[in-house]
Amino acid sequence: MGIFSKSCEYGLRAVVYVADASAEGRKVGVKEVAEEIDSPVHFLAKILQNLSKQGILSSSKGPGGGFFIEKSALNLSLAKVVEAIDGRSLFEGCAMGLKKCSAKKPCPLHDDFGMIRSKITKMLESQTIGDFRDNLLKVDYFLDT
Amino acid sequence: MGIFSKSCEYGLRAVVYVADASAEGRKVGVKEVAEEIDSPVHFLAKILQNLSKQGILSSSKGPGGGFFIEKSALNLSLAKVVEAIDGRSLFEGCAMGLKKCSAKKPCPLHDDFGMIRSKITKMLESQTIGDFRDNLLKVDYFLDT
DNA sequence: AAAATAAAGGATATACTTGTCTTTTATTGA
DNA sequence: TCAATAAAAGACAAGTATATCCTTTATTTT
Ligand code: FES
Ligand code: FES
Repeated sequence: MGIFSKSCEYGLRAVVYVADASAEGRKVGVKEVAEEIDSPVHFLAKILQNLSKQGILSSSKGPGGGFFIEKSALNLSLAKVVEAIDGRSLFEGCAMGLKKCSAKKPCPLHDDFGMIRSKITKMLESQTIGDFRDNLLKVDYFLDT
Repeated sequence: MGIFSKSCEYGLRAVVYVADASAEGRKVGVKEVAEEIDSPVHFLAKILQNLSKQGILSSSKGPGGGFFIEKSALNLSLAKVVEAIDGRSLFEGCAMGLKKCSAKKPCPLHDDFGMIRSKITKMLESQTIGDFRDNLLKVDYFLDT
């Protein structure tokens, strides 16, 4: 597995896609999102429901309904998205699996890994969902394949 | 989960421990290693067997036997250990789960993540098992708790 | 009110990871 | 040769992540 779980990979891709649709004033259904980001429909549904429950995405039922993102939520960082799905282990856990990462009882990778972890954290915390979506406009990024 | 699988966390901890024992000319049994690095015995056995098969650790059966590491293997990088257990996905995979990470069809995290991935790679490739073990002598590192 | 739409929720299935247990094989030493 | 030791190998169990399906609830449109 990569650095994120599969759920989280789908979640991040979906958030960008929904944000992009919302910028055009469009609500999107699970099916459409799943097709566009190439993910299993029902599995993605759970993920989107979770993100809604956690206030990152919004949704409305019924005809014309679907998922969208509030203006205010565009200011949420990608870290919030990751945390909502994968929890905080990526930001806090020990690289070598010690129960707790600490400078008092460091594992042999602690120093090296500390820098890497802070870069990961920075990448995710310094970038908002809005920024993320804006980038789509500048360069051609891909969410499927 | 953290950046490595549980198997890999155990594997890295075990490799340091075995290397340390080997430096003292001692072969160690699975049971001892498992206790010292706080891991499930039988599960660790599989991991050590795998590392042996891949030529990273060595082993001998029978009384006085156990796991040890050849001088030459001390020059192997930590990346080799990780690769032997978790494969190359950490070094090659796309952060957002696209089938292939490439600059031609980049995901929105491609640029940021590229730097992080190369730092991870560097951390693991620039450090040999021998270096890793030597560090143990300088500072007090922990492999359990 | 009825029909259609779409998310929410729950139950279940599949796959993979992690963990345990037992048997077999090789080696050593008595 | 026999007993003891320790890794190797294989079968199995539990746990978690991933994936699918079906029913319920809320909303809109007719
Ligand atoms: S103790 Fe292992 S990364 Fe901090
Ligand atoms: S394409 Fe996603 S990290 Fe390179």
